[in-house]
Amino acid sequence: MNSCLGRDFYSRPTVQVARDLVGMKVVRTLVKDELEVRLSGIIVETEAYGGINDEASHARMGPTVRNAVMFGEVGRAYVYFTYGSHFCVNVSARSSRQKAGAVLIRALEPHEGIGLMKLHRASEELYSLASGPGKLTQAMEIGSTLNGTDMTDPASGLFIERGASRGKIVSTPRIGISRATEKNWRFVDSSSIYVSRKTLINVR
DNA sequence: CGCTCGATATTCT
DNA sequence: GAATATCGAGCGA
Repeated sequence: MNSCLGRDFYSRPTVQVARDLVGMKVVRTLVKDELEVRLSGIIVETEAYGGINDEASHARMGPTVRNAVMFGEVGRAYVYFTYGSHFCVNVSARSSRQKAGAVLIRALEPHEGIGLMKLHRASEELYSLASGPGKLTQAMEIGSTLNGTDMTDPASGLFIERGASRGKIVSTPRIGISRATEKNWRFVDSSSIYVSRKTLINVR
């Protein structure tokens, strides 16, 4: 049985996909010393980003070389470099009525390959492995070479599987943005200790 | 603990 | 020139 999320899952309104991704499992497969290694974590925090109507989105100015994935086929990885030293990973998702959209993966509860994640992050502390968008890309070895990767294909090395369980999901304003702060498009599993920030403004 | 601030490269104005 | 979907060191309580 293949539990990898397919194109249909991502062909829905971005905000709905963002909410539904909480509790799913991100899987990264790497080959180390000719052996396949599986790194994975349960998604505990996401954010939705839209198109021209979302003032906080990279896609607000229309298609560019950088944000092209947000306008392309859904289910692909949008990886970008920010603040001079960090990568962030999104998966493109939108309904047929939207022109662009993607879901930022903001935090994971480490699951498989924790030893290797500790090496990548140079830390032994479980909480610091993937409790933030820049941290989780470093832990899972996600960089610009994965931009545009098809995340509905397990052979690509980066995909998302159905999870088993999740706690209560709350929505809040998005983190680290200065525009469109009125939109509650951040979704977190309020029962998880692995979210990027513990001070939550509970909404809904 | 919690808060402030500097680093650092790409993109936007 | 300014801003940025961030992180971690350094500080004080």
